Amino acid sequence: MKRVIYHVDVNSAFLSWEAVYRLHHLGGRLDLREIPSAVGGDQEKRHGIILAKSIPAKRYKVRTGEPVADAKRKCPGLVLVPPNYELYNRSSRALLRILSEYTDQIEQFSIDEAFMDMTGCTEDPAGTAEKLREQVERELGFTVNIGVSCNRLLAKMASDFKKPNRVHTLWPGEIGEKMWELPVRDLFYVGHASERKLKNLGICTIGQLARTPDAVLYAHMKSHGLLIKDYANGIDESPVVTSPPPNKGYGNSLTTPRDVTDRGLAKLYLLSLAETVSARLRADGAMIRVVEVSIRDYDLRFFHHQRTMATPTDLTMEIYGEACRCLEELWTGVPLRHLGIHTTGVTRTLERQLGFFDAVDYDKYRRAEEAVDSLRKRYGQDIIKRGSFLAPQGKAHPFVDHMGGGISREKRRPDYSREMIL
DNA sequence: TCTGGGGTCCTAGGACCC
DNA sequence: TCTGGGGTCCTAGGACCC
Repeated sequence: MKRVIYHVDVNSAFLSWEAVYRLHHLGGRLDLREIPSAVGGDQEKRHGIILAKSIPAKRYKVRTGEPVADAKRKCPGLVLVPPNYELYNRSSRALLRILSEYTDQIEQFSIDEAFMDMTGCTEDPAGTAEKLREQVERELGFTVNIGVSCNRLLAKMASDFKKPNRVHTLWPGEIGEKMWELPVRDLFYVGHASERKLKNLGICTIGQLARTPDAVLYAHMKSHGLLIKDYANGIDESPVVTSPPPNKGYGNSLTTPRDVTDRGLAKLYLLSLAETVSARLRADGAMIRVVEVSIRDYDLRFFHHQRTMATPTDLTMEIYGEACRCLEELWTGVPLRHLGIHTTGVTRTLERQLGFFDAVDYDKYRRAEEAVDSLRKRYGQDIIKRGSFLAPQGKAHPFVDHMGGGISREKRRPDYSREMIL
C-alpha cells in the first residue's frame, strides 16, 4: 500500500496562539497576526531573542532566533509580547486532540509540529488534509500548513511551501518541479555550516545537490553529505514514531541576568540546575553516570567539561558535587553569562549498586529527595526552598526565574523544565 | 542597543585491553 | 626489543533540529 504521511505545522505558532488568546479571552480587537509583531524574551534578563514573528514582521526580515535588538532596528514599530509557555502547551494539546480524530499514528515532533501516518486512512490524501486544515481553523482559531506526501521528509518540505493556512502535496513525481529549484539551505538538515561547504563546491540548489556524486559529498562532509543527498532526492524511509524514545541525556542551563565572577554565586546556580535536572531524572526513573558543566563567557565563548562517576546516581547532592568539581577544572574565573549542567550515560535500572566505599547513604538521601519531589508536585515548586537560596535578611536570593522554555522540541512529558525551583 | 534553552548524532584522538 | 590490529571507553568539539 502506498504510504501517506502528513506534516502539520502551526503557522507562526507562538505568535498565532498569543493572537487567538488575546482576541478570544481578553476581548481585544487587535489581531497580532495582521501587524508587525513578535514573541520575544526579556532583554533586561538577557533572554532577548525572537521566538516567533508575524508574517508582516517577516516582511521586515525579522528572523526567529535573532536578538530582539536587531529585530527592533529592522522594524522600529515591532509590537513585542512576552512568551507564555503554559498557553502554548494548552494550544498544542488542543491541536493534538483534533489530529487524533484522523489517526492514532501521530508523532509529535515539537510543540507546534506533528507527523501523521495516514496510510490506509484516506482515498483522497489532499482532500482529507483540506478538511483537517479547515477544522483546525474553525475550532481553534489558528491556522496550520499541511504537507502531504509518501514520507516524512517530503511531507515536511511540503508544509514549508507557501504560508499560511495551506495544504501542499510533494509526491515523488513533483520533486523536480517543486523542490529542486529551491536554495539548498531550505533542505531539512542543511544548516549554516553545510550551506557554506556546499557553496564552496558550487552547489546552490537542492537539485544540484541531488545530482552531486557520492564521493564528492563524502570527501567533504562524511556521512552527513550522503544523508542530505538522499533528502535532496526525496529518499527517507524513517517511520512515524508514536511514542518518543527515552531520553539519552537530561540537562538544564540558564543565562544569568548579570555576568558571574563570584565562585560562590556560580555554585549556587549549579545547585539550582542540579535540583531541576535530578528531579527530572527521578521523575523518569533514570540514573546517570556522566555530569557535564558548560559555560559561556562574556565574550560568548563556549566551554564544557565532563566527569564520569563510578556509580550511577539521581541524587541532587551527588550531581551538584560532581558539577562543582567540573567547574573547578574548567573555569579560569572569566566573567560568565551562561551556565549549564547536562547529564548523560543514562541507566534505567532503579537498583543502585552500592560500592564498598560508597560515602553516601544513598537510600536515606533518595527518600528525602523523593519526599521533596512529591511535596513540590502537590503544592507547587515554592513549597520548599533550600536555605542557601535565601539571602541573609530572609529575602529571596536575587535570582531570576531561569527555566524560560523556548523554541522547544520537547515532547509531552512531565514538564519540569518550565518551572523554576528557586 | 550583542545572540535562549531543550535535545540528538557524528567524528576524532587517546587510553587501555586482548 | 620492535612490531601489528581490533575493540571499547572516555572526552572534546561540531553540526543539526525546533
